[in-house]
Amino acid sequence: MAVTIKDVAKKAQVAPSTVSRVLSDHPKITQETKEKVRKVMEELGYHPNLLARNLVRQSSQTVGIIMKESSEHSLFDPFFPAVLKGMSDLLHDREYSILMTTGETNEEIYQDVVKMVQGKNVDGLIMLYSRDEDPILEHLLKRKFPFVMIGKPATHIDEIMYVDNDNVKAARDMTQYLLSIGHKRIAYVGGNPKFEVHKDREQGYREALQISGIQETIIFQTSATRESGKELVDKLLKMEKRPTAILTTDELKCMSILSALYAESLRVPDDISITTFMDSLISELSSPPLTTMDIHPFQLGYEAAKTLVELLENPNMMRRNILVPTSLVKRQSCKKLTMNEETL
Amino acid sequence: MAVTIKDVAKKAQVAPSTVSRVLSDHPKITQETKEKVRKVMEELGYHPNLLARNLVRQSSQTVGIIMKESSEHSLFDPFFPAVLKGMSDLLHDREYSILMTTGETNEEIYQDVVKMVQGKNVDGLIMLYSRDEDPILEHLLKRKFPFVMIGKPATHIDEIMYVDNDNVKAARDMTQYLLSIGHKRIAYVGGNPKFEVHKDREQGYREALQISGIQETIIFQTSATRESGKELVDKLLKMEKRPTAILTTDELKCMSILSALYAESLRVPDDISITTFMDSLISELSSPPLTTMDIHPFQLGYEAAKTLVELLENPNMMRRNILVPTSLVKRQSCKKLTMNEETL
DNA sequence: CTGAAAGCGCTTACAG
DNA sequence: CTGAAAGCGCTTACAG
Repeated sequence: MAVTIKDVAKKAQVAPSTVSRVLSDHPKITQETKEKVRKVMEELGYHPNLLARNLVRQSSQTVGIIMKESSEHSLFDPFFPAVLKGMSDLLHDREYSILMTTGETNEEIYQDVVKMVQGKNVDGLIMLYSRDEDPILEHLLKRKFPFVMIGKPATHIDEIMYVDNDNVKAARDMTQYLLSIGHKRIAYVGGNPKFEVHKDREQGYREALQISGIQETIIFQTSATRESGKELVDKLLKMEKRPTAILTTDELKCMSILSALYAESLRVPDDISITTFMDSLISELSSPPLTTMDIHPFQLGYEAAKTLVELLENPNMMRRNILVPTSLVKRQSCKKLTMNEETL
Repeated sequence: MAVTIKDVAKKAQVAPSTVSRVLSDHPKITQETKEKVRKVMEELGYHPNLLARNLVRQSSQTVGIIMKESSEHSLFDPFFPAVLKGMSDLLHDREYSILMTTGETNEEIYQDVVKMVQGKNVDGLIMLYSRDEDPILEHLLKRKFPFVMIGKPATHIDEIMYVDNDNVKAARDMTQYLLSIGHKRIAYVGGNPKFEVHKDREQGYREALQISGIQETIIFQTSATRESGKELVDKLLKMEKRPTAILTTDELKCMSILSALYAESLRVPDDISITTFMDSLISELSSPPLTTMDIHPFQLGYEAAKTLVELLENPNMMRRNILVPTSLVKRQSCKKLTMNEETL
């Protein structure tokens, strides 16, 4: 059996309650007593049993992380580890632990969340995504359980605290950058619009074209596999007027397209320009290095965790949402078109 | 206040102990009683408080994951999410939760572990790495705390259950593959030998050369950044007899070198062949697609979690270590040398 | 088959 | 400044 507060109390000749107070550094305990008790704790190798503490405090000092339904693709997307790192750094400082959902399907994840929430296993939650018709979201709102979302809520936007990029602006900025260097036929390659982030970026793309008076939108939706990269490039090659630039929304998709382009002997950026979102090592180490919109995933995670912890410590805090600015990182995957090329 | 077992008991007109037995589906409770109680649980929206259950059971049904000291590099290495996924799948099936260390430095991670272990916050641990002189390892061994290591223990190998690839063989196989297609000057680019995995792979490389009677080893150690890739390639270019193949040990390092090679207008595989370890989307989507040694990270995580859970459920189980086979995935980053080229 | 009681290891009003 | 006592919400021998 492990050593408990009682063992310490007995050996130090004080009451268990005193030991408990020493543990929390209660101001009214004399320095003398504290030292005596601490010495005994040291000798006995005492460590508080957190399970017991959690029960009486009705709190677990733990934050749960709700992952997105997994797919081959999302698994390797560098977004996840970067966000996780941001959350982890803040939570470590504030002495919270991290518990993760382990479910694979949406239904399993829902069950994980119910168990965490009702079982009091976590004090609050961070949702790593925002999507349409999410039973998890409904469940949390109904129970008024504290949580913060990374991404823009699809519904109940006035009741949810969230941390996000301005994805409409980010995609608009990126599109306008391509326009500014002479591109007029720009294709957009995004993800499933059931996720808000993809809806937003597609809209940003549209807005930029509209502002510039360009009618033609070229929109694709692919996954990050060798095959879909190839399919997409096949489609591009069959177009009578091929786009001169491709705006992709994640690094792996971008790699898959890059790879298919090379297979068809198209050069980047000479024959076609390409951009992406996120700025992990992938963009930096790619050949050519990728022009990308850095969404600062570390900061997204950090701010989300910070907001949640503040909410937990002060349940009446004023609601606030945080927008993490994005920044355009120009590298070598985009080429400025000459007058000649523009009109080709 | 949440609804407790007492509320259910009162409304169902049974004792709290009966409710508890219904919860665990105790065989001696009549079907009738079970149904009555379950109906009330439903009506009241009852969910067991896991904190209380954990306390009395002296177990948390939680597995802790000890991460490696973080670095920019390891953060984006696809190894981590893949291993995590494997563990997560198994742990979900067995109804265990996952708690992660959040510390950044070795010292912080050590504190995280002590807290998890002494605080009874986890029933067992999985170490995601193996390294020299690890105080965490010593601590766990001293306390006889159940854990499984991913990687080969540097010390105490007979007391530790571990799951690993045969990294010596994996690197030897890869080197021999390169030899078999005519390469004789092969450079090895690995990581810090304080980690066992890197020691093993370097040894495998040496062994293969030795077996083939090749004296000259060319060994580098770099990190996965643009700069170190460039530095490495600069060194290669300055060699009087440049290697015809490079064996790298992770995908990001490989990308960084690939990128530096292209910058120097060296073509892969025409001018130089290159291989890596791991087979994430990065290898598949790279241009050219990378010949790689698949270490099956998902399975490493899955088997580690499985071993740990079995150990927790049967503390007297026979010790066993698991070696997950590696498999060579041939893609387009290696070229067979002609007789001519071999003797160049 | 079910209930009353003790207990898991803490914390925290309430006394003094 | 410190102690005795109650209680957090469960589980589980022990009775009957």
